[in-house]
Amino acid sequence: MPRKVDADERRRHVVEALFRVAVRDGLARASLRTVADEAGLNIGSLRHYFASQSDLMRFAMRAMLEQVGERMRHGLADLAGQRGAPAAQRIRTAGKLLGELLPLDDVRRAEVTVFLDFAALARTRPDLHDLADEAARGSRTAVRRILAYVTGLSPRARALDVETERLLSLLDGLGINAVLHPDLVTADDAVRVVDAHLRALAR
Amino acid sequence: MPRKVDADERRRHVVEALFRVAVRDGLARASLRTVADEAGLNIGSLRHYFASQSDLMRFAMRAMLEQVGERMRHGLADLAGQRGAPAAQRIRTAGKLLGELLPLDDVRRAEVTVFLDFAALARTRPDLHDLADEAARGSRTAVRRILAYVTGLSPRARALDVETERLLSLLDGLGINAVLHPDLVTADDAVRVVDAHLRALAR
DNA sequence: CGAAAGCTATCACAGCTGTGATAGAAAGGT
DNA sequence: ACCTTTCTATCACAGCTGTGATAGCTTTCG
Repeated sequence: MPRKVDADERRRHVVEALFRVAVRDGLARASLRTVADEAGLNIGSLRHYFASQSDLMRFAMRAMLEQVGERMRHGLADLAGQRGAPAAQRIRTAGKLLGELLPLDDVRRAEVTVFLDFAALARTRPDLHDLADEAARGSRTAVRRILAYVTGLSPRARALDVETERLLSLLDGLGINAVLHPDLVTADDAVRVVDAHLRALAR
Repeated sequence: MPRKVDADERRRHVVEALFRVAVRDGLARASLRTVADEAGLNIGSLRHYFASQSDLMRFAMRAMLEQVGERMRHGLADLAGQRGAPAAQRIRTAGKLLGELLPLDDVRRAEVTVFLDFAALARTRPDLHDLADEAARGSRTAVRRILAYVTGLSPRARALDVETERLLSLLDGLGINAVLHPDLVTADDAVRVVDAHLRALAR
């Protein structure tokens, strides 16, 4: 069975092309043809790796979610070892961790930008429902764990219900506004807002 | 100059049709043809009132922004008369007012839903930039005034900078999450979160 | 009445889209 | 060498899209 090219490598390459198109022109314009062009591939080749548009979209979104999830998991793992740290330091590490969900550099800016389009699109695309739900649940439990770390409460504490939703919505809105209105909300602004929230929470 | 039909009435009718399509299938599918069908009009008739797709889109968004803005203005006007009210009551009226930006009933749910699509679309559509900016600035000053009312500070106070961004992002994220994941965030949840934020703020 | 303006309806066209089908080229195992 | 599988490249088709042009209807004014 001949295989001169690494299929996984190719798929990654295509996903990167899709991201560039989506950031530049919007996810709606990331068609098979435009993505193939951006990747320097013929549409026939692209379709050899992705059977349909839905396949391509799902694969790309999965790749993004796993990329963010991986970073989050790494950060969360480090959390266990410093449960007794002073409040000021816990707030700092929590802020650093939550920053993974904010557009603080080009990579994360692209992630948030594409995710915004993706979330909006998934609302009316049944084939994307499961991924959108998975993302929503994943970010919720991550934020909840971070809140448990900051407050010292158990992750199962009822008191974290509204606080989780509060912080998560804050992060989502902050990221979106930073992406949509970079002149009104800079990366520094976003960090300041999260920091203020955590400090207010620690009282 | 013959005018058997009221043009403004017609335009409102078309905008309502656009909203129904956008809520149901997404703003991207609100084409001239689908909107004309939804409104029970021929595409030729529709194009007599809206010269281009951009015209239709801009008119519909303007109508929505003015609708929300009108409600906000009314609420903000009532605020001036109760500047000396007890904290608990000020929080309640502030919450009521901020609720105008949340999907707490069918009308506001439609507004937030369409606005999400609109904001995402405007990012890559130069002809919508001005409207998106106007909306962003408008909601910011409204939230800032409400915060001034709650805290007793001047609307021009530097201390309100981060608090405004914090509350506004919270509202945006909350509305979006309530629209995208109604099973995870109900209308009651949203109200509870805003209330918790305001109470934490009043300390 | 007649003319003019507002309004409705339809055709045509170019440019997209996803997808099915198919034909070659390239490469590795036997 | 040959054959099989992978991969690349095209063509064709139906279904959308916005938009220009145009013809005909309807209503109201002079």
